Amino acid sequence: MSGTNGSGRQRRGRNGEGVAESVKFGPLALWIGFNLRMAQEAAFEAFSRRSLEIGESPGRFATLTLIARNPGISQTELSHAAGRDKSSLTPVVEDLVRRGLVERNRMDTDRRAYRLNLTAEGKKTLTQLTRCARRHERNLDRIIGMRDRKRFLALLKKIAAEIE
Amino acid sequence: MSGTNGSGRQRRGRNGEGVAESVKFGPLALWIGFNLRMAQEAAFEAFSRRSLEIGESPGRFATLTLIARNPGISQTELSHAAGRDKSSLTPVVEDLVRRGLVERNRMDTDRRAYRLNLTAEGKKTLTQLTRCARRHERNLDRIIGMRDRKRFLALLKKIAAEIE
DNA sequence: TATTGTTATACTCTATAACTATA
DNA sequence: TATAGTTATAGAGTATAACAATA
Repeated sequence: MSGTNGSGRQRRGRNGEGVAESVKFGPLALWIGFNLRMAQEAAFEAFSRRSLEIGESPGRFATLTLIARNPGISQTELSHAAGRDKSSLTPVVEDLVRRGLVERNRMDTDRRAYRLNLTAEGKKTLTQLTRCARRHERNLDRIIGMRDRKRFLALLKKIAAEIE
Repeated sequence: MSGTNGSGRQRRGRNGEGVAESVKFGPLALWIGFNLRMAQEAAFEAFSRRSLEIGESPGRFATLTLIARNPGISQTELSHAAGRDKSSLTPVVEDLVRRGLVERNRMDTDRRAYRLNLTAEGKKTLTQLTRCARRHERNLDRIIGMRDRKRFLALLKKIAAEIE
């Protein structure tokens, strides 16, 4: 979830085309790291726009999905899955509970922890967000092409798993 | 520059492996958008660590490179190239000037604007950062493999250029 | 009037550290 | 002592709007 913010970013200047007076990107243009970032930012922004159309922040999508797929997950487990500190999740969960999308129940076995679950409302919202995400994915699939999709996805996973 | 922040992120939970009790990622695991993000965050974090070793924030790299490659560029042009609002660049440039990496000179032709250039010190710092970036790139190249590199890079550019 | 860069302000996402209430 | 979650606080990066100087 998140990382890059969620507010309205303006269109960014890809490789010089369209940008005032053809700015030179030098070696940046050839580097995986730089282009990975540009691609991610552009994609995130596009998804962000779609989410905002249904009044949701894009960052909520991953959180809701993780709760939906792991009913009764604790906040600490959730924070590990999302790769964030538990304290970062407090306001997020609080917001979801306040808006009636997620319910929290103390565990019987460990009264310190909560079980998180989606409410009916939360499931409805997740369905809508999933629809957004699917349209977004179709768009990405179209750009990548089905011939390369599998390989491309595998490489993204490989980077996340093996970097450093 | 930036997008995702630059401070010390903890290790994120890739696809469930290593994460407490195998959290299920559901459809997320199959989606380009999600994996693009995970890959970018992991890669950025790795580069961030390398930059921090030489006492620089990772975000400065793109800024310094853009100035180096476009000597005398104005702040507004720079902000367009970086895809950020001009006001976002004020504190960045200010920091670079304060630390003696960048010099600013009023343009003769337009007394409102500044020409930005690297100082000798700035060039030295950029050289160091470039060295970090190259090591980082070699790491990414190793992960991706030279057979797929070109195609992978092309697809990243295509996403940035064509998304929505 | 329009543009360059600054200032004031605010927002999002994130982290660390200290705290509480349990365990 | 250790862990789950909260609170307090901070920081990076970004944006919008209003402004002064200049065009």
